[in-house]
Amino acid sequence: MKITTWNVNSIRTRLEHVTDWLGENPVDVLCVQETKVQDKQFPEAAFRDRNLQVEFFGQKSYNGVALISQEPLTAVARGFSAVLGDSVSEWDEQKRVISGMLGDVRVVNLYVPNGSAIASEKYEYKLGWLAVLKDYLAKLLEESPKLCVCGDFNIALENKDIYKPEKGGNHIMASEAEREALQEILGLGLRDSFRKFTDEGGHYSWWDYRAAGFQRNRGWRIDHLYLSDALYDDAADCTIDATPRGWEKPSDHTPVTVTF
DNA sequence: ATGGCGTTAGAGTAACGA
Repeated sequence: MKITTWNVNSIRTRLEHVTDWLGENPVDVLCVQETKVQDKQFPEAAFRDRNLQVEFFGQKSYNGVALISQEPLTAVARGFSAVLGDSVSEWDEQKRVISGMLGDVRVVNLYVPNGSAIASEKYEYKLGWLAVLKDYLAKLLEESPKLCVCGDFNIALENKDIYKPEKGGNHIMASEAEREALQEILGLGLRDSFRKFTDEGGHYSWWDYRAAGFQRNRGWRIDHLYLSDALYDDAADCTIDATPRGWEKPSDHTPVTVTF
């Protein structure tokens, strides 16, 4: 099975990139983030016409996630409250979570809040959101031991995942509190599939549009595919495909794929 | 140090991203 995560920064603007890439890379499930479109305006036909299945959970202008798959997914769950109940429904006002099952594998697609600046209101929201995410994944793990949790995490766990690590320590996406929150989640029994295959730094999934970030390879590795133990043992490959980042009018993120 | 670029909404700028 191949599962890909890709923050596309608007599904409508990036529609050709996504369909072209999928044509060349027919992965089982493509998890996209920042679709930036309401459900009624989602470009569903472009996928249906290519015999692809699509499940989406979006809002106007901001956020939004979708699952694009070769085969229909089952038990699709939109938002935290589909799993944890109405007590967490306020955390679903921003559309950042969708999940579905392919066979006995549950795929979770996340768009973790950016956090803006350390100590800002948005930063506190990010930390609060990650606490809810932990409860959500704990519940899903009880139900489905084969879990693939992927998405744009907006967190680099290690300094070697950042082009300029000396800036990493107290930077948004690299602060202690963010890293601790993510480590707590991984403590449930999830492991970074990318790190099964290399310890090297210098591998990135996002490059800033500004200051020629991609041309100068000034990037961050913030898009992750975490696997529960049952799947991690079977992981055969995890690769970052930087090609689409070099296309005309690209997303600032590029696809990352795990094979197990 | 700061800002740099791109998208959406909607009509000039503002919010947001990371």
